[in-house]
Amino acid sequence: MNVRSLNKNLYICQINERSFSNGQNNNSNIMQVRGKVKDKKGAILNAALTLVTKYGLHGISMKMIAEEADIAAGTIYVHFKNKEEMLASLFSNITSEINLLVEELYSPDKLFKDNFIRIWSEVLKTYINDQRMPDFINQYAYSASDNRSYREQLLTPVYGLLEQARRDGIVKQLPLPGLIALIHGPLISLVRMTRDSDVLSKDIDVNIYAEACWNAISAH
Amino acid sequence: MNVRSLNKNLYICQINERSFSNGQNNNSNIMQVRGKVKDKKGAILNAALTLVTKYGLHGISMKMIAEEADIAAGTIYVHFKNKEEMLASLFSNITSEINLLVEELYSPDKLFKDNFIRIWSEVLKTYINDQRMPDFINQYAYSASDNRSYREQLLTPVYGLLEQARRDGIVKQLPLPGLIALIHGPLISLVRMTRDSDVLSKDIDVNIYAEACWNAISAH
Amino acid sequence: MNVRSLNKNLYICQINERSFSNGQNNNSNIMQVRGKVKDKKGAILNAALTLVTKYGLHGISMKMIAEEADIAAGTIYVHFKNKEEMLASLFSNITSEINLLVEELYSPDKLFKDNFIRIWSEVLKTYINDQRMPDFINQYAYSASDNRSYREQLLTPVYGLLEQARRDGIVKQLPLPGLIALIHGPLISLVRMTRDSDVLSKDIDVNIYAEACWNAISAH
Amino acid sequence: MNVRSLNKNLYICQINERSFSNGQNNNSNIMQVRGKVKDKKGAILNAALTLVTKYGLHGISMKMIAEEADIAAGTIYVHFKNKEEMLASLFSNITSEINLLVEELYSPDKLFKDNFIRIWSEVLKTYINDQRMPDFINQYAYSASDNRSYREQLLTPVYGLLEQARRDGIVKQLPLPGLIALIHGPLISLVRMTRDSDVLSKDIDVNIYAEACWNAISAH
DNA sequence: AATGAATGAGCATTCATTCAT
DNA sequence: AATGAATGAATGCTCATTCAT
Repeated sequence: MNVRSLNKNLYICQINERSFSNGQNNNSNIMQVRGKVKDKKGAILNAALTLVTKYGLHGISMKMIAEEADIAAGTIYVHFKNKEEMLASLFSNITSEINLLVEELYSPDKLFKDNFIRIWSEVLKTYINDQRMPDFINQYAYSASDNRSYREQLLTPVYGLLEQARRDGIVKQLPLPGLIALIHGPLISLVRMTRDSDVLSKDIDVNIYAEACWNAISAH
Repeated sequence: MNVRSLNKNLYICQINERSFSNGQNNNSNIMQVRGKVKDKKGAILNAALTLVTKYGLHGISMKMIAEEADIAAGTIYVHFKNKEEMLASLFSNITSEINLLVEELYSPDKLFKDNFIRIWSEVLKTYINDQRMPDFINQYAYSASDNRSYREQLLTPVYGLLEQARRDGIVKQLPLPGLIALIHGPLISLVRMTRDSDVLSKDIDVNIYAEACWNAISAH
Repeated sequence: MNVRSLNKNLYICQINERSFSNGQNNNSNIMQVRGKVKDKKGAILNAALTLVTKYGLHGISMKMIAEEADIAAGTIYVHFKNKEEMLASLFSNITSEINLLVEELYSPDKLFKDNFIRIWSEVLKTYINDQRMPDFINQYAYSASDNRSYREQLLTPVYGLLEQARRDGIVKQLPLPGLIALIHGPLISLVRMTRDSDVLSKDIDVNIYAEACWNAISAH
Repeated sequence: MNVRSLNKNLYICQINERSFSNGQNNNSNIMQVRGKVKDKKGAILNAALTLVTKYGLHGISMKMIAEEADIAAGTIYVHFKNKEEMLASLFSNITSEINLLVEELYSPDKLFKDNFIRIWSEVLKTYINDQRMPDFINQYAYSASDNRSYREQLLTPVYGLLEQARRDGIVKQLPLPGLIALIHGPLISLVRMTRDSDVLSKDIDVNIYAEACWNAISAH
């Protein structure tokens, strides 16, 4: 599966049901065949994602989400047990999305460095394409001190790849979380920076930052 | 100024008034000369910092802060206009602290790389020593989309240093925010990682990560 | 009509339609002739009765009742106009049941005292046999101050019997409601007490309490 | 202490602080010396008692209570942890009141029967004087199936007296809860009856009912 | 008749803030 | 300066009821 086809599957529900549409295209009509199906669950998650980005995790209420999703407040509780589980579900969808992207981009028959550059670049592009994603990830995963398990959901497949590379002496002999920090930290920061200034405009720039991160973890 | 002398200046208020004591040493006696003065303002900020780390920015109330600081709820409003300004004041204190550290550690007569390694390492050590600092920075600066001005308070003095280095061809020809992302992103990520696992234990490790970040931004 | 035959008529609807089955025998088959008809109305009332006993009148929702009755929430509104009327219907069924019992047990050719002892004892046994009945009666009839009409539905046939006995000088010259209080008050209290402790275990005990109540109202 | 002085102490708080005024006299000025003290806690309990009687335990909301007590909704939570504890506190106050009355009226040097008649009559008068009391007791103690401990708070001192009388062969050899049922059941029922009809009008009537109850439990 | 998603008013409770003391 | 009782708007959530299927 290539990157282009991924866009079609952005934010796939765990049961393969589209839950919320891309930020740029809120009126997805995939679920509205015959003008009947209204994807309320997707609308709720999409509204929550938009509002968390705008007002922060502690700045949104269930009423705000309902209004943004254009449904009644009580409807959220038809689809989710409570606010906490709704946000957990949203986080889960986003991390699944990223993890899926990583898995699909990895080519076992290519050099690790080439894989790294490609995956890192595509994740960055995905983040920049819908900045609500990294924004939500950052706020949710670190909103309280006991969210470690949520943090670990993200980039799980990357752990395996990095471990092999370290064993092969390709990357520095550092603990995996340390290597992840050198990779994912700049990723999140760069997305934030793009909101404030104009750091990345052309595709070529992405590769420069990917190379920079590679320099950080490379054994040589 | 060396690192030791820094401890005396930890958390200095912008108007040079000590607002809250070091995490390890909550009973700072500087404001308690003559055994009379109780630093209520500092106690409030210190309590807020502790609780935000513990329960998240959206998990604390003014009452909780008052209880943690062992004062009455109304007293907070004697010292701060409202919750928002109290948190802004806290953020300001912390960023001032970090910026001051950077300025004091910079030696114009040393190599830029040596300055970088030293400053980056000491900032990381400071963050790890009182993790409430990076924790609060992260939660506060990105809690809503309009906190850009707060984000820019942090690392202001670094901009000047980086700009010179870029002009000298020492670091990559990238926009300053991009370079900052490659430097500060891993910093924040590493601190977070240390809470979950045991990434950094010895001083020597810090230098490895500092070198890794240097590799990321270095022109060569 | 004797007690045994009563079981067949437990919880008869006022329009002579079985609404809910006996607590001990939830799968009454009377309404299920030809294996087709499912007594949803009876299942709803039976579920409501069980849940009111368990969680109190203010502790149950229509959804809980639907779940207990194993039907959809909306189905309740097929059979009842709203919650209020459903509960009124339940109360009506129960009082009809008790009133029917009283009427059937009365033998005009026996001594009033003997009739009293027998009827009082059988009502008590009926209450103890399915404590949900007195429990619901008590909670429903006194849940608000304007339920007087509901209260008066209960023991209506007893009024006639007592009036005659008073005229005959057999019982004390007190207002009928006063005599009812001396009779039905201990009845309800005893049922409650049996839930907390082990007041009544053998049949012989019932007669002792019946005699005690007779002593309370007897003219001598 | 005689009955008259009791009226002054109706609904005494456990810490001897008047919490709510008599139903007939809602504007007690005892706590409003110097026009300063506003007994908000008492006003809340008084409002709750009135409304439970009027609309039933499940018919009142915290907002209704606040409005009846003429305070803000949030104020209730200044004085009580939550609704449950507020109601428990109200029940506790009322049962304390009744238990205190029983203890004060008992004269060890009089015949048990005389004590019984007097105490029973005075409790009935107290109930009739403020019918909100028995109304609330009845609704609260049996609102759910796990309120046994609350039920046992009521009439605790009566248990001791009855036990002695039974040992002396003065009353029937029945379990104490059974004797209580024969005594307290009619009490509650009579109060209810007085609301619907005109059962008791003169003081002399009370004694007739007291004698009737005595006949129910008397050994002879 | 039966369903269950959807509704929105209403609920208990929390909370930032005020103000009389 | 410090207090903490009081406030009332706002919150997360529940629930009786409706209605398209």
